[in-house]
Amino acid sequence: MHKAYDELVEKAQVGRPREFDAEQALLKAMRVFWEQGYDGASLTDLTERMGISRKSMYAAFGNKEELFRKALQRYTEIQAVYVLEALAAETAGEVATRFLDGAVRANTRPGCPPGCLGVQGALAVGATGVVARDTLIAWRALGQEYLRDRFQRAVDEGDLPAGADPDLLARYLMTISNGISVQATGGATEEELQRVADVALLNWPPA
Amino acid sequence: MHKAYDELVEKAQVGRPREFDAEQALLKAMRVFWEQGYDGASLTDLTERMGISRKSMYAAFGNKEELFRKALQRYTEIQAVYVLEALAAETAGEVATRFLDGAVRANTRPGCPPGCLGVQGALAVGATGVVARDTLIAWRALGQEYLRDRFQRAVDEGDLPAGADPDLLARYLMTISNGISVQATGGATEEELQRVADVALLNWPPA
DNA sequence: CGCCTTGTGCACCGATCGGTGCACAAGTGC
DNA sequence: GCACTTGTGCACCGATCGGTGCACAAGGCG
Repeated sequence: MHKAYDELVEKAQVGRPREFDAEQALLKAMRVFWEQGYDGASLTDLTERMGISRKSMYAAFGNKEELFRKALQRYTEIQAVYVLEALAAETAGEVATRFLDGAVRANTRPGCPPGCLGVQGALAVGATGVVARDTLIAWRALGQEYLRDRFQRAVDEGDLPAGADPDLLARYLMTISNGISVQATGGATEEELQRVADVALLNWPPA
Repeated sequence: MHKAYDELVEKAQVGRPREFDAEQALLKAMRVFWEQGYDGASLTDLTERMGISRKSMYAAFGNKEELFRKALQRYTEIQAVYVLEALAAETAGEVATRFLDGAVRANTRPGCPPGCLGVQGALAVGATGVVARDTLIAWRALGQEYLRDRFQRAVDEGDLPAGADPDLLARYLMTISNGISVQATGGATEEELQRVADVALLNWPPA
């Protein structure tokens, strides 16, 4: 699915090789950011869970913001793949269904923190977190654009009625997905959220 | 609508009277928490905006957690009154409409921070923010209970069909409200979110 | 082997965190 | 006036924040 971090950063192998698995460490960091948010995850929290020293973290990932960015990238590839999978569905209705169903499952995955890193990672933050916050705002907007473009295509192809508003449909689904994330953080179960998702799509396309 | 803070804390007037307006200071603190979240709002941020010294803040409000609790209380009374107003509507359909319309307006109020303090105030936090996070989880759950009880009453009264699920309806509306908050933080406008709210209620009651 | 480059562990940086001790100011009640 | 109670401003607390300097370890390459 994705290459290991060491392979992505292709550099000549000179000097002492690192003693830890950068990919595993990045996955650990992703979890910490997912659970505690950008501001709530201290370097001590992160490096302890990653099993490496501060110095090794900085050498391998740059700084805290870059680590967050790379963790979000992994999150996108691993936890948010359902978005791309949904977009590939045959019809707009299947796209919507798969998108919300995927959101329900991704936000209530056993063994994973509840909710979505892209939502709760940095919603309201202090001065030190504005970069992370803006990164996530752009991340969520990107997903919404993907949906909008897909629905625009559906309109063009006649899959959706000509009067359908792709922008509205995308925002509608993303709003529900965002709400599902908040609900999951509050302890809502997969079954409860699945019923919500089903209700949200009872009338599709809404018009 | 609500008494001034000084009046609530009824105590004999002995000793030097405080030089600042505790109610105004609390409203300022509410704004800071609203904008930056519990963890993101430092005591320096808070006291500077409140216009008082750290010592005065501690004397008047206890500590940061209590200040947050009291700020949330004010927020509930001032910004989230639309919930109680919606609950008082005649029919379940009007309750739902007023609830979502109120959420849209409260989350995009000009001159106020976008989004909802109860959502973005403390979603994913570090060790220092767990109390605030759990407070907000309970706060959101309480609003959802109000909706559920109101819809249960509607079922009992025949306003909603006997097969309607009050718990599901309440969670559905709260999920959309939560999503609206996230969307507002991302820059969505009142008009855009109002269309989302309208779409969410096109088919009411969903069944 | 020695040279060079890079990773690692530890101590440490200045800044900021939430919270407080203390001296003094400003009121009320006598 | 006095005693008493409480608010205020400032300096300061230990802890923690993100980030680094430095000595040394561990590999490739000649």
